Amino acid sequence: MEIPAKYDPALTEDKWYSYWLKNKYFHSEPDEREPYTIVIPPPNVTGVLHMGHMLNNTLQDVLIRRARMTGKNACWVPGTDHASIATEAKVVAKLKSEGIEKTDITREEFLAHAWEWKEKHGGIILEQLKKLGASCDWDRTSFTMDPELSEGVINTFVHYYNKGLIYRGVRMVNWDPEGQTAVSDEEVIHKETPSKLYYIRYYISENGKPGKDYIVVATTRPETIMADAAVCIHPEDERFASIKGKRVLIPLIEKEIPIIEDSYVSMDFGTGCLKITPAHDINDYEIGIRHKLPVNDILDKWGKLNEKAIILVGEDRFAARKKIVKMLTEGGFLEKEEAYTSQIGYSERTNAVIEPRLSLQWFMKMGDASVEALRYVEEEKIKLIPDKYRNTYRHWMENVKDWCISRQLWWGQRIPAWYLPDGELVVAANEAEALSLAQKINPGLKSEDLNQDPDVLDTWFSSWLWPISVFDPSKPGFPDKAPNRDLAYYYPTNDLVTAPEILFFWVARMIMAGHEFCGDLPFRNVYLTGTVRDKQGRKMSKSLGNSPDPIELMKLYGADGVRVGMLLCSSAGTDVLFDESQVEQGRNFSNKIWNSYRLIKSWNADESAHTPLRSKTAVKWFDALLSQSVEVINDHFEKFRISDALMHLYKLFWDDYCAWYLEIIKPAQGEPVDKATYEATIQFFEKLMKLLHPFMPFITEELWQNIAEREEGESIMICKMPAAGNYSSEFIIKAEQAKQAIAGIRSLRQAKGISPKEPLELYITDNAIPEELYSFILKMANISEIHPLLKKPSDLNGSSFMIDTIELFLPIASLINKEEEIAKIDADIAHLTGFLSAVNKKLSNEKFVESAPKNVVEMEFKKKSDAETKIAKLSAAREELLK
RNA sequence: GGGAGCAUAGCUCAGUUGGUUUAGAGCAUCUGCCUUACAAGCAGAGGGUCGGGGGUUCGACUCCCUCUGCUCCCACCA
Repeated sequence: MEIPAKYDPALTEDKWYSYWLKNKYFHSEPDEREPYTIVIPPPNVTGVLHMGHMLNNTLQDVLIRRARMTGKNACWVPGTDHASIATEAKVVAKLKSEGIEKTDITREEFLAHAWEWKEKHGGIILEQLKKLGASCDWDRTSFTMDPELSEGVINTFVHYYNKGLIYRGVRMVNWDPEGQTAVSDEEVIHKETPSKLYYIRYYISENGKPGKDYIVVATTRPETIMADAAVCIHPEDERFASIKGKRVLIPLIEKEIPIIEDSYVSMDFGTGCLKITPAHDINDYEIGIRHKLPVNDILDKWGKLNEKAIILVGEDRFAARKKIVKMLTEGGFLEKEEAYTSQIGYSERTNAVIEPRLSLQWFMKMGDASVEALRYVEEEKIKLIPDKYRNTYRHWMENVKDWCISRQLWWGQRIPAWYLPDGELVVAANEAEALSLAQKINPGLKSEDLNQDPDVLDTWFSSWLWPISVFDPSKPGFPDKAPNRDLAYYYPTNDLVTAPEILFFWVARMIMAGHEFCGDLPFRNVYLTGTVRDKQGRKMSKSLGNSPDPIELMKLYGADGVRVGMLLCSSAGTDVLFDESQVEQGRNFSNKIWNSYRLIKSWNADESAHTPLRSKTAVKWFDALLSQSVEVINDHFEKFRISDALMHLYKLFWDDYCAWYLEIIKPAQGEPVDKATYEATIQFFEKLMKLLHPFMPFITEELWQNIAEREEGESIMICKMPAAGNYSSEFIIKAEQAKQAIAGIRSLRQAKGISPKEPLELYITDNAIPEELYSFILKMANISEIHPLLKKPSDLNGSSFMIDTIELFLPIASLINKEEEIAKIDADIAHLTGFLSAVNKKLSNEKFVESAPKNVVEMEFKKKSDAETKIAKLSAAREELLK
């Protein structure tokens, strides 16, 4: 049957993926084998696959497939994250497009919409992962808001609350007055905005009345002066020495506030005098805490001035700004105003100017947990790859702040705190327990007297339990509970593949939760991938439109091609500059593999044909090379050098197997291949497919299935990975010399315009290459006869070149230009002489000979003698030419 | 502003406790080939002194200091 000349991934990918699913190869159950476990970093449930996911999940699939083929019980747990902020934003936008405002519907109605959205769009990304070939155990698919997982989250909250580690506190949040919600730092877009800096006089108070002296304060927000709690100067600022300890009056409202000193103020900005408004600026808030200043909040949640402002009550903050400037001018308080550009935060969703606003939030104390989490990494019980991230990790863990775990959203796990009518609160896993706790405080309370906190928990507060809860959702919150069978078997997991950006948000916190609830680390290795960027180094993003659609890419180049393209240029921790040409390279490699298969398939094995020496030697050589490669690849994997492992295989297959091995054993046109060689060739091919399978699952399965008879239910993905046998590395080096000789002859042919079809004779003036390897040279360089000689006969003319200290000589005198030849030799001699003098300089240095290790010194002596031999031979050849 | 990291061929990267023939790979480039598996191919070739400067050492791409440029994380100046 005719095999098409090009590999068509469309004909194989879906076919084999369903075959794998049907045979349940991805599914894992605990057994007596050693487990190898990866939990997927759960993508947003409503997300779509982007290039970062491609890289990340390809790496995980390579690791898991390889583990499966090395006899481990491999389990890759997939799932999705409810991603409160992102998902809620999408649902709000969708409702808005239907004319429904979130503020007009109840929490229950909103959640019904959200779940509907999740059912509709959730899991698209998981379907896309299947296209990539991801061998996840889909029976174990989890969602961070599955009922059992949510229960674990609530129990975790209760656990830490009862331990005294969760508390309520005041914090400044990014308030969006239009969206009527707090937004996270990530959702605030800072834009350079032209504004004005107003210089306002604050008169020194003399018994509560304005004196004649004043100081000038610069501010961009004059409408907040009524909330000022102090005016602040730098303690070492000489200019203000005379007014230290005095008090000033806020203009217009004549409220007396102190002058305080804090080194936060920079003396060279503005007037060196800063107004402190704890309620409306995060830095001022912190200064306020240091100096125990009162907090005076004059803005309501709409961004309008409230009655505490005394003046301009009910005005919007921007309208108030204009009006107060006018009032200050009229009152003679405004010294000057100047144009000023500042970074203003805008809400990503409503584009409203963000208002820093104080609010009550829930926090978790991080102190002790971070010490433990740091220790796992410092003691290398958990390895970060690359390890440069240890520094970053340490720095963060040593400076960790308490974790704000509440979010003013509805989509997520609702905080299990209930408020009593008198303001007291109880925390319990459910309302019934909350009521009974409440009744201990006040026996008369009924359930309708309790009000549950409206906020939900930060998404990370559920995903930090992920490696535990995917196996045993009932474990979080209960350190003393015995683990179930799955958790006992699969936990700790082995490797985690994720992005460095979430090292703290997620990785560190999983370590904390693992330590708290399982008394053990959640994973042993954390492989941190780089960011996928475009050719110009820009982050791939939707708004830039520079991210290709992975699904389209796979259609064009095949899943295997895309996987190879991504992996070839992605060592751990370094960013991937994505370019479609890389994927093209991957596709070309698939095609190369495909065509080698076509060649082998076109041969007939003949039992009666004898085995030529070159084939016998080629089998011996490639067998050795394969064993050596297995060792190299194993080493690469141990060190998580995934792209190096792939590159090694790429070259092994393309160069060594195709360009050398197959060409050497290739019979003359129409001739059969002897049986022994044919079988060895098939075996090599199968081993290569197995080695390549973790990287290129589809094409390797297709060809492995076709190269020999297979039973239904057999698959390459459950085969044993080839192991290294004994081999002679000496022989590999000798074969390398033979290959170099061939390349040298080919190069000479091209330089002299001798067709590859014209046979030549060859003289070798050294017996360093074993005779069996002559057979390679005969075939691959089209040599009719090789004359091994101890010394080049003086009556021969032609061209020579050297491989190590072996001199090779082609008697092609008629084609030789003596002057060119001499010039070439002179250049070589000059190079070698320079090299030799460097070596001699080292060797004549007594300190070197004394202090360098013996083998290094010996190596230098070998360099010296080799260089001298080469120079001697070249000089002799030069003499010959001069005759 | 605080912290971390990077700088090696045109591009993307290796270079594993400083020493294996005066730096390696892939891609790209150039030259010659439609050689009956593959032009998504075959054969061959050229190309860097390792960002600049200083230091330690018998010896530095590799260690230290410094300058320059870039990236990331955190905090963001009224």
